[in-house]
Amino acid sequence: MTRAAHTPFAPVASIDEVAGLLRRAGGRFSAARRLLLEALFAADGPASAEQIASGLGGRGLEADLTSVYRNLEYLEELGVVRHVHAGHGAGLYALSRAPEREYLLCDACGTVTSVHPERLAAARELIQAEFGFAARFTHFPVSGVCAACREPGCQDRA
Amino acid sequence: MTRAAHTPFAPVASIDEVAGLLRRAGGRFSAARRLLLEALFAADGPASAEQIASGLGGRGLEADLTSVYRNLEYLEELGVVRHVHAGHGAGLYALSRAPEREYLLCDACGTVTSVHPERLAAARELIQAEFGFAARFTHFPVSGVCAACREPGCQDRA
DNA sequence: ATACTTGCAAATGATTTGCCAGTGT
DNA sequence: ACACTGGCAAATCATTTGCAAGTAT
Repeated sequence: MTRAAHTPFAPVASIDEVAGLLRRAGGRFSAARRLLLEALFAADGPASAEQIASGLGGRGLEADLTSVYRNLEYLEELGVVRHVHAGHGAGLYALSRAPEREYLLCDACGTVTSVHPERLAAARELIQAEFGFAARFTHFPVSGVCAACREPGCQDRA
Repeated sequence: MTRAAHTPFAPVASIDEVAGLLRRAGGRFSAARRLLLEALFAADGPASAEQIASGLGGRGLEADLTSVYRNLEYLEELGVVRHVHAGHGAGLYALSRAPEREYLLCDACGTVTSVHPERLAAARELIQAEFGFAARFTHFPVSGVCAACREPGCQDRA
């Protein structure tokens, strides 16, 4: 998960598409990678390497954590995968989708909400105007407290 | 650095003030703590535990890293210290100041800019209106690319 | 056949914990 | 005196690296 920004961006719609990309890049479409991709396609959103490794709730044979990390890194280099940092916890990985999603992370309940970038455009522009700073909430989310947790008597997590 | 939010907030102006707080809380004003506080007061902004431990550039006798972490945690519980997460790297610690500062972190050069919360108020309100989400950039900064790094041929860090 | 991959053990980096000796009040 | 601290070794957590054995093309 070392690098962050300047990675190509290649949203894909199917596993076969990734298989093609992989081979064109001189890589192999191994069983471990098919499993990883099935897990990512099955997940409806960002998941940790650990969750992915343990078959993502499905009864699939789990893969080795090390390989999962290595493959996520490789797929990220190809632009097929992206990761977000969920506060303190482990990083979360998801398939690239166009447009690239941005995230809100609730400090109180730990929930990560993925949002369409247009909905943050105005805020991003305000920050750009005020600081000349191009904010992106794709890799590190907007941190704060979500609507549910602002309500009285909500002491969830963190 | 475990906990994040619901910590008291007690900005202080001098080491003696902290000494008072410490004793009133049933703690001791030890030599190690005086050193730590001198380092924090000397630093003009957020610094890592490691930097603080090694006397912060000064030729002061460095303290044990473990103790530095323990004392930073304790001072944070008292509200005297706060920490921010600087992307991938180590956490950064600073004395509490009123109003509580918010931060911008440049993905490209790693620079952490501390800003007066008013300058982010409009953006925060926009996010509140759009998502009912109360954004705070005190503990996790706004992430993106700073003005300097947007200029051509700027390949700094990360 | 060969380069790319895997799984397992061991290394990292940041931070925390256990423990016992040391010290502020 | 006694409870609170300090230092040092060892543990954690998420992630990475080294390597020898396995496999896709």
